[in-house]
Amino acid sequence: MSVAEVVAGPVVTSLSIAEAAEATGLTTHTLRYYERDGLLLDAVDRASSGHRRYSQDDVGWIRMVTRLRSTGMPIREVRQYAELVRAGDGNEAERLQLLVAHRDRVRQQLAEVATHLEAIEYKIGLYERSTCTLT
Amino acid sequence: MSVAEVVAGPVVTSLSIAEAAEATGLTTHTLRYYERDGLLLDAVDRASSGHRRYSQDDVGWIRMVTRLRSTGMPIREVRQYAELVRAGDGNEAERLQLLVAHRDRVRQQLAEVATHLEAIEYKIGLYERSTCTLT
DNA sequence: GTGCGCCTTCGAGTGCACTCGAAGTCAAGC
DNA sequence: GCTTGACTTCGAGTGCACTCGAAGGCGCAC
Repeated sequence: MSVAEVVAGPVVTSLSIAEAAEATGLTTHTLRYYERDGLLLDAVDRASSGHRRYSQDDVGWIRMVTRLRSTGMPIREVRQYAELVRAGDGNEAERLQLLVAHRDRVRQQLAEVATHLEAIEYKIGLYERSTCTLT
Repeated sequence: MSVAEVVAGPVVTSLSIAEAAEATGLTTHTLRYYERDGLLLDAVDRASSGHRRYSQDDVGWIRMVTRLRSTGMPIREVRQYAELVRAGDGNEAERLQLLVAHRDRVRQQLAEVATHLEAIEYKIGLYERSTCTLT
């Protein structure tokens, strides 16, 4: 933070890589990795020192990326989506298509996991009963 | 299948590795890999030719393994569980503990994915509305 | 008896997503 | 002026779970 920021508060809140990591739950290593792999919308701004400064928009986008990632979207596909957004207006239908396809996959996978979970819970039920009768 | 099996039907239904793969949805490569990695309860029986013959119990266990795997249990932990079952009676409490821990992880992860999915669906809603107004 | 196809073992290769280490730079505090 | 610590780049390493390929064996159909 600059002296001006300390005195008057930040004009626009921007974050160091460590703060961005804190804010997004990623590591600094992963943040740099995402950037060089083209998952972010633009190269992150730099301070005069060359250090990255993450804007609120950057953080918002990274949160979207983590949502896509933690629902199982491959890096490659997140990059495609980022490329569409980067290309600007006019490809909303494509973006929509990509997200809808992902949504459908996630829903299906969620249902499958739920089914498997039920079977596991049934098994747990068996063990609980047998453990009861044993003790 | 032997001549006797063709004539009189199989005495005990046992499957070749290809049939077991078909029955479990795994590849023959993966079935061998699971066996050498200690995920199965015992070494699978062999025909006189040396070919593997999977019993119904084998297939049942492999189905359990795939349930655990596809809910995200690491190979290492499936192996631990298999070791407990292999050790025989007396460790049911441990098995139960392992399954319950897994169940809780799965439940939590399911809830997280559901939350992320909602956020993605919200985003889809935005795109759908903007695409409507555009066309 | 010969070709076919399925089986065997072994070890190496692949793809994904990080994850880490080394070597160097820069601003601030003592 | 010197240390400290957070940052930089680059490339290599890791862990996981398969996945594949090569080389060879067995038994059945023709």
